[in-house]
Amino acid sequence: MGAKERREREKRQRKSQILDTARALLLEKGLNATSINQIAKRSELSVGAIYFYFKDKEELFASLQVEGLELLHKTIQKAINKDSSPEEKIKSIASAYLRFSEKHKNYFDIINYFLTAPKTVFSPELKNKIDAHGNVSISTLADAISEGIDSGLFKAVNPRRQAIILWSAFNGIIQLKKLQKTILAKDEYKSLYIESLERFLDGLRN
Amino acid sequence: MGAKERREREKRQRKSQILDTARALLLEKGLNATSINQIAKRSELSVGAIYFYFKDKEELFASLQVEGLELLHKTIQKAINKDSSPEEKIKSIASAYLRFSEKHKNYFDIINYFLTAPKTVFSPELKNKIDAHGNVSISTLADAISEGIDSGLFKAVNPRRQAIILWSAFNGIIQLKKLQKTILAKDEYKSLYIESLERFLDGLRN
Amino acid sequence: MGAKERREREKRQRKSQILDTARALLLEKGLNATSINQIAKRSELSVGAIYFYFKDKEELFASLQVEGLELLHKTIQKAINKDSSPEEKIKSIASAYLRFSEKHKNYFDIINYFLTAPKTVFSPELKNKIDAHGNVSISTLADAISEGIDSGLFKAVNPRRQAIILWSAFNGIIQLKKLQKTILAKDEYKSLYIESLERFLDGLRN
Amino acid sequence: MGAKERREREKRQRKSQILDTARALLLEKGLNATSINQIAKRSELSVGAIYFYFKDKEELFASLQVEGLELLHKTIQKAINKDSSPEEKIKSIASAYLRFSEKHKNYFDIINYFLTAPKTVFSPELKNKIDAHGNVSISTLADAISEGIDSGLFKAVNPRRQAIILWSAFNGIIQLKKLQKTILAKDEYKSLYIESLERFLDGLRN
DNA sequence: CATGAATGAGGTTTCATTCAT
DNA sequence: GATGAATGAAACCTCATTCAT
Repeated sequence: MGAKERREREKRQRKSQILDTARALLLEKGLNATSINQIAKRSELSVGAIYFYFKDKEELFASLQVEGLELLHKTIQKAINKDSSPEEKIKSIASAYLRFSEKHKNYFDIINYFLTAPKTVFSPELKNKIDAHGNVSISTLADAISEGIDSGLFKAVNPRRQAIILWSAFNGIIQLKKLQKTILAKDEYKSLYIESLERFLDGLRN
Repeated sequence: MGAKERREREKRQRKSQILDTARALLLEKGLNATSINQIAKRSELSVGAIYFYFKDKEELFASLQVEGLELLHKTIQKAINKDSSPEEKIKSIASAYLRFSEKHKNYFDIINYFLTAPKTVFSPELKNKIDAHGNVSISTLADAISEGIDSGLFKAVNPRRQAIILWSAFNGIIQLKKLQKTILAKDEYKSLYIESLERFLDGLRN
Repeated sequence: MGAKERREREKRQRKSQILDTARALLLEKGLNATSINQIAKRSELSVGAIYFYFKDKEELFASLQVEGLELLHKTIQKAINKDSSPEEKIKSIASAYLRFSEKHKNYFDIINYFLTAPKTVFSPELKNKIDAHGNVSISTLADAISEGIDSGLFKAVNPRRQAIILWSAFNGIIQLKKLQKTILAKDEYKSLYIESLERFLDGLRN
Repeated sequence: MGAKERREREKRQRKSQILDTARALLLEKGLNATSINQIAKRSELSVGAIYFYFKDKEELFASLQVEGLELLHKTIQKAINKDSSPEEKIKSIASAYLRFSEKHKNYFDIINYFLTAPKTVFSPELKNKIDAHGNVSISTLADAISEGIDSGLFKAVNPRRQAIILWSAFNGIIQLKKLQKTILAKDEYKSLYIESLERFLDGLRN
């Protein structure tokens, strides 16, 4: 007894081990430059083992996405103080998101990497699942906005739509990070991020 | 006589022909899935011919970028009515940008594809050149905002920063297009785009 | 049981098989004209298989070098009769070297091919290793000369330097083989080789 | 009048120009890595022009050989003082050859590059011509040895054979240059060259 | 004479995936 | 469960050579 559980645990560990290596390589070299052989070598597993745990390359990388989205959701959930004002909640979410993009750069980049790919790299089925996952975080933001409207603080706009707009604006700004040293000064994107939120809230208030 | 000129013209045409094919394939399949062999086959040229016109894959794709950025700049320039109000100018630019993203989807996607790639695909030198090109369109937007501030219409904010913020917001929204049919309804992103601009202007006004 | 060992053995065999083919092709066509594709085709393996056994072309050809130098060393070692006189030892080594150049023409040519290439084809690291290997055979010759000096037979010269000089002279002559049928008569280089040794010993004796 | 001559001169210049570039590239990169396109680009001529002056790549590189052998012959001829002793003549030739290998490293390397190639890169016809050219320098050395024999200074050996033996020894030593920094100290090959000649003359004297 | 655009085979290397052990 | 040898297509790029202008 317990042997079965040990095996289960080992199996989960192996999978983690593969995902860890894949994540690292993906960020180092990009999707196409990351090969199964490389993952095998670096994770000190055999190629066959990887194909045992993941049907194919696609499934492996999709797992990374889901992982990332889950972590994002948790991070945001943790950042919200239930008793604070709607504006404070929105600011908390915003700052949690920015921090996530820095602290978990790997995951953030992976999420965006797949989100902004011109072609659906994944099967539709998989993509739905992933998008649904992303939806969760949007809802959290929408709830805060909704609260602000109900309390008369914000204009009577559609909360979900505002959430999406704000979220998109955030993403737009964070992507500016890549323009550092060319168009933008170092870390200018962060102050732009904050100012962007200000402008949005200015526009939202009654 | 004129033989030389005809040759010149033919050369330009060939180059266009290659770029056309590359552009199409790039959008169909993405950067890494687009091979020189494919471009050669579809453009009915030999592989060698392509390498005669472009030093390597990178240079070919960079040409597409620059092409796109130039077209974008022209499109925006044309959209502005010099005599209209600052708000109208901003709206014109915004709607020109949205239209550009639809009408010249190929170019728009390519611009964004490279802009948001996690790894610098191009040489730093090349990247600088490209970013500088992009800078031009930002300036046009900044000018309109500046005008609004001068005329007392807008708050006394930094025009260039606002331009970047707005531009980023636009990009953020346009990327939502990919979420159509999963999270978003069809063309919902367009109305979000418009609302996003409204919210921004709301926040900017005195 | 023994399955592992059999696998090991098969792996070694495959590697030999590739080296055999490469060796043959290299001698037939020269380094640059020998392609991995050709080696794959003739050894009835896939291209990928060759890259499984050898990191790249360089490593493959370096293996041939090392192989050859090892065989050369062994051949010379075997040729020496410990009880014979220094002159006899030198003659034995000389004749062993000439025989090696004929019997193991493939290896000999490969050794010389890389030794006399105008550009360092190999990485410095690799080249060091190879040169060190070559050093061993020189030492054997130097020992014999040293013995002759100690016994008062030879002038008090530097043994290692004489060894190198003699060895170089041998190589110089053996290369003449290529001039057969143009400048030289058939096998004239062999008698030149012997005479060359005579002249050298004449000059070395007290 | 004179137009014809001017054209002739221009033609020769063009040919030189091509050969200069080819020679430089050959030594930089080796035979196979030197392409006609590269030569064209660097010599600021068209590919077609090169094919006008040389039938193909082979003929181009053969010209370099012949060039080099002619220069070698002239250099040696100049080095000999008709009134000096046979030994002095031999030493003059030897030192001229060593100097040639340094001063005209390009030519020397090219001569050796083709001489020691495992396969006949050239057509037999071409190879004959080249070898004959090389023969001339050997004869000069043989004459000096012959003189020494006639004057009772040297043993009654075959002069031509001794010339070849000595020449080969020289080549053997000069090739050691490549082993500098691995097996040999810097410029050790030069002192070996001199000692090699000493040893040979020791063996030749009565 | 000279140009340079075009060819297309062939170079090295990497890859996802399979399957016998 | 796990291994890793093997496949072969496909990636990018270069080459000697030709030929219409």
